[in-house]
Amino acid sequence: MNDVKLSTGLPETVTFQLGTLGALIAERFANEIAVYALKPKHVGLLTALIHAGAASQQELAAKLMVAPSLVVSLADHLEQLEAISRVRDPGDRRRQILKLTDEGARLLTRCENIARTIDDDLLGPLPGRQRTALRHALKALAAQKGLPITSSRKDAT
Amino acid sequence: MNDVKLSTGLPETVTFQLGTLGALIAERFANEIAVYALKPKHVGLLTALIHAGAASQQELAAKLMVAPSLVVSLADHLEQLEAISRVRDPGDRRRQILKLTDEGARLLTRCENIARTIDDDLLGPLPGRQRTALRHALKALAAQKGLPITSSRKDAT
DNA sequence: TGCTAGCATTCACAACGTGAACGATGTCAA
DNA sequence: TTGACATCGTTCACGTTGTGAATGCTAGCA
Repeated sequence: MNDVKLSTGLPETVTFQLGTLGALIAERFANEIAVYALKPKHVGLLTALIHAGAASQQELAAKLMVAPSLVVSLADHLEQLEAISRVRDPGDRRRQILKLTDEGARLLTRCENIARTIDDDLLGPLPGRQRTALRHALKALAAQKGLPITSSRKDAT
Repeated sequence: MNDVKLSTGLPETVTFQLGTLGALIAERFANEIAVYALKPKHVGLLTALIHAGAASQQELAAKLMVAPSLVVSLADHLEQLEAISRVRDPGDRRRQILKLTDEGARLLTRCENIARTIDDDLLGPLPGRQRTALRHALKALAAQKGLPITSSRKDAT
């Protein structure tokens, strides 16, 4: 009853490793972009915008897989930072059209640099072959999953 | 000013992919273990216990990287499920010693099966070479990072 | 015996996100 | 045109998750 033999292999699963590593990295990323008064979800929104060019809040909510009400507060904040502009759609005055500003593009580039630095820190110690293999596999998985524009959060459970 | 050229490569970074995929997987895992009235952190605690054999709540808090007060509620819940036993350390009556019960081991095994299923779903579509490469690379990263016993959370930003 | 430290616990609180309700606008049929 | 209904953005109340400070025991040491 006391000494359990079955050493659960849970930490050996990709599910576990991916979840844990993802959380660790996401936390670090979140900490570093905090300098720009941004949180991961903001970066997600900016990224969605740079790809779409411009979009309504509803469309963004769908892309980010969050409630429309959350997009409101994200957009509020980004507008305050002058990272996006928010104008009524002349064709449908219910819709707010969000657009990346130059400042937004600048911010996004800075976040990208942070991400690349983290990439290097993370992959650096890995042997070259493993590094490229990981890149390819992750890319494939991301593509396969549709890769919602979302940056992942910080907790790790 | 309007058409931005620089297509940010953020989604191309490992940081982004790992964070996003990790969040997606963690969410799925969380949903599936909910059947057993467990959350990822509970699994983290059980996993820590099966490796340590037995531990005080403080030790577990350190391993899980969470506040001791959180361990209290996790342990409360697991105790209610009879997944762990909680007894005062006779040698130091301030400490509560947590131990995995048979039921706890059973639960953990079920969670492990869930994780393996998710692994298969995830890696299945990948070509064989990439699959093993990913496994190796993740294992290396996990080892390098110390792999805290923690299952990752659900948000994805 | 008294002081100080450590452990578990409780409690108030902050952060994050959701879903329901609401007002403004658009659409379509009568 | 008018009226019914849907859609968009916004606000608000709420649930969840986790933290940090305060508290009560218990240990250990002078």
